[in-house]
Amino acid sequence: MTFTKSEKTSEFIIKSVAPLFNQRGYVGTSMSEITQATGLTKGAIYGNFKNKEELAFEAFAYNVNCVVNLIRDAIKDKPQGLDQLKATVDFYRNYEVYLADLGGCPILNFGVDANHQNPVMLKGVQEIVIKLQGHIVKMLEKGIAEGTIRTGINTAFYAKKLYTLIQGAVFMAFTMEDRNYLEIMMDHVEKLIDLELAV
Amino acid sequence: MTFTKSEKTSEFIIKSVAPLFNQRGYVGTSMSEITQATGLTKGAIYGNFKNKEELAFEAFAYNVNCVVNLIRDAIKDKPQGLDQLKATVDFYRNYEVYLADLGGCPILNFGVDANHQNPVMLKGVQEIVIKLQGHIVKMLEKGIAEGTIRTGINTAFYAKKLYTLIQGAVFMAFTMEDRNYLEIMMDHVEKLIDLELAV
DNA sequence: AATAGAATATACCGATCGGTATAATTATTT
DNA sequence: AAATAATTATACCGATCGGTATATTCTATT
Repeated sequence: MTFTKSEKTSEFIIKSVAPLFNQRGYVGTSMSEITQATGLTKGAIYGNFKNKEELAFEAFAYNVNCVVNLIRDAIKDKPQGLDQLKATVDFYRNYEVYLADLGGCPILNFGVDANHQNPVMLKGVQEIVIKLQGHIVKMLEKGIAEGTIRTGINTAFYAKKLYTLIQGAVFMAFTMEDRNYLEIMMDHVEKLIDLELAV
Repeated sequence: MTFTKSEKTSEFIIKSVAPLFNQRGYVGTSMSEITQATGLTKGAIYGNFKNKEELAFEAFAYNVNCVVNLIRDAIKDKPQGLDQLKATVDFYRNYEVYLADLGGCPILNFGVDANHQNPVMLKGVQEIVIKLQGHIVKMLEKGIAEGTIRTGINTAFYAKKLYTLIQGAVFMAFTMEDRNYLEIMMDHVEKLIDLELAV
């Protein structure tokens, strides 16, 4: 086998605790909850991870990876940049359904949780956001190259804008427990794409 | 005097711990931190508040009240509904400056902190959001009555939309530590007002 | 100034926190 | 199968958690 026992156990632990950290935050997630969620003991946990903080970091990375994979899956059949962008936006219409078992959006949850608390974790969240905005930039550039998106637009500017529109909807939908916010804002974003970005 | 000693002490405690709960969250704020921040002992704290949860509730209310007062102050010289709306939007351009000592946006922080953790607190946040969106509705209706805002628009719909646009910018600005998100989005909102709402 | 009542400080409670040393167990190698 | 290494379980550590009972101090009324 290509995976050692330890590697498999580590992955199992991460997968088990990822929703915990996402929902309850760093201080809100205790080691006893972690042992309970995994069915393992402290010995097993600390045998595979240095401490609680490393566990939280890995949990965040796992959660983000889930989101990225979902988006990748949503755009996999779209060869064109513009269609990829639209598919991404459309994906967020059901964001709360996709992330129900994870317990919400990790960027939102870890971002707010880390702010004023854990600068290193906050930097980690910021890096992920930069990366996700980079994905939007790439889609825009792809669309420009394909002639479906206007030339001369500020791609970094629109990536920031689009991502902020989306995350605002995500926050509101989860906080208000009302998916209508996602619908409203994704309609808004699609209109923006058609009016300002599409050729 | 119109205020009892107890009332003044309670207010002092709330004012002192409001930034703590806002920044560190509920579980992240300990009673020892509270005694330290106030310079009082547990006896004084528990003599004025039932428990930590009541303290957190009052802290949230206090923080929200600060935000509401700031907005009220920002629009106090604007008699017209449309101008009030624009002044509100403009206020958010410097939101991070205004809320620096509070430690960020209470709706954002308490909303995320309470989600999946404290349903009662979450309901409290939701009620505040409803109320704030109600303020936007009133401004819109005022503008309509004054003939500066289009008739026939769905005020509740636009209140949701505008509030989501704003909160998205707030989340991004605080998480990314980049006030440019506020500028970008408030520009966006102003354009939306001019194009879709103003007569 | 004496006294009653309100407000605060002190000292403590059991429970739980994150973390660790070591023993027991399970896998792997010889 | 025996020996060795890797992994997990158990038992425990000091520190801190939210909360409380009681003693002390302060404030106001008489």
